[in-house]
Amino acid sequence: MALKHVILTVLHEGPATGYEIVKAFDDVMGYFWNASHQQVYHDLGRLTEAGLVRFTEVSQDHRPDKKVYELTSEGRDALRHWVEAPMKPQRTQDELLVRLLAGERVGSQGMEDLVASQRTLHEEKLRTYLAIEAEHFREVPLEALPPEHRLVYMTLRRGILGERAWLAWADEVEAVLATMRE
Amino acid sequence: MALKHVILTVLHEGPATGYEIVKAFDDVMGYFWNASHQQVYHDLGRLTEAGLVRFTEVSQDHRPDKKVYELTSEGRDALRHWVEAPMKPQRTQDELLVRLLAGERVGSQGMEDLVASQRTLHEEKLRTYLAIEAEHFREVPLEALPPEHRLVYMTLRRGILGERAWLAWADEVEAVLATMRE
DNA sequence: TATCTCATGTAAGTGGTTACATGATTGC
DNA sequence: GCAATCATGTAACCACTTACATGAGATA
Repeated sequence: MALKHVILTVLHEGPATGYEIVKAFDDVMGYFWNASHQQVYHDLGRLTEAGLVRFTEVSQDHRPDKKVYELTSEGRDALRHWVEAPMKPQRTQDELLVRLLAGERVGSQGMEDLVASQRTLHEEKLRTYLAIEAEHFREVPLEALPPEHRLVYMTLRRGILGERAWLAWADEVEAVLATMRE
Repeated sequence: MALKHVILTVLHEGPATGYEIVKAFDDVMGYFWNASHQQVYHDLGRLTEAGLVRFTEVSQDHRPDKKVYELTSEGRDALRHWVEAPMKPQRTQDELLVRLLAGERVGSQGMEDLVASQRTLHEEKLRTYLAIEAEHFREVPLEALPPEHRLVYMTLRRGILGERAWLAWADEVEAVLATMRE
């Protein structure tokens, strides 16, 4: 249900093509949402059917034709209602934890490697986020940031705090795995 | 793909009914995995077809009949291979962050309430986890814990560290929302 | 008398991934 | 000449949710 609303949120900023929305997932939204281009195009189709967005086809020279989507007033209303609606509990499914338990039970020897490889990924993410923070959000106090950037910054902070917590946990796990090695 | 492996992991401990596996999600695995009973029964069917588990029907007095599932040796092998297989990136989809951005854009007045209600949920979770930790895992040093409980404890620690990070982030968000109120 | 526990499922639908498909233009 | 960017989609499949369905026994 949520991807549709993510798309509506992007389009609330202004008209965009499916291609541009997909890019937004790789750029700004990458650290709290991801979606394949297929799913985005699919949902744009559903949203159009539902009358929440509309598009105008634009033919271009030297480039494929494109469809520029924009919110309808129904889409704007739908987004407004969704924001205020009660949130149902997110599901938690952490595959690494399952692997650790399973690995212990089957007597796997590769659990240190498994954790180490995940650690690398999380360290990279954290480094990226900190670089973005240093470049775009180093203003202190917060009031120095333009209001419309403050919550965007908070989504980045979520990533930073989340990754730090993960890494602190990984330290504990590595210590535990060391006690079990002997 | 992963729920099947979670089920195999549970069954590696010993035979169980679908009902008991579902209960395990409410108890021990609740803080890092959840699944509906329908999905569990469905996947037990698929796993049986695939020859990774088998069941024996047990008829009971004063109780419905039940199917007691156990791992086959193929199932044991499949679990062993899965543990060592490379992990593909998990998807990140944080609905609350989308709501905050959307709420800002549509000019919603209810964002403090939204964050507050989520905070309550996370505080409750943290309290539960800390209670479990105090009751079952207070042994220090870690070597005092039986080896087979140490990684189980680490799954709990993941929950604790994750919830604390979430709450620290919520503090920041509330401060930001306060700057935007004026 | 009402709710909880035990115990298992079907059917319909939502949300998402993976593989496949096309094809011109721009930059190294 | 080769990869990346721009730009859109279909088809098959996988994972999961929600609603519906049944029914006995134990507990308050």
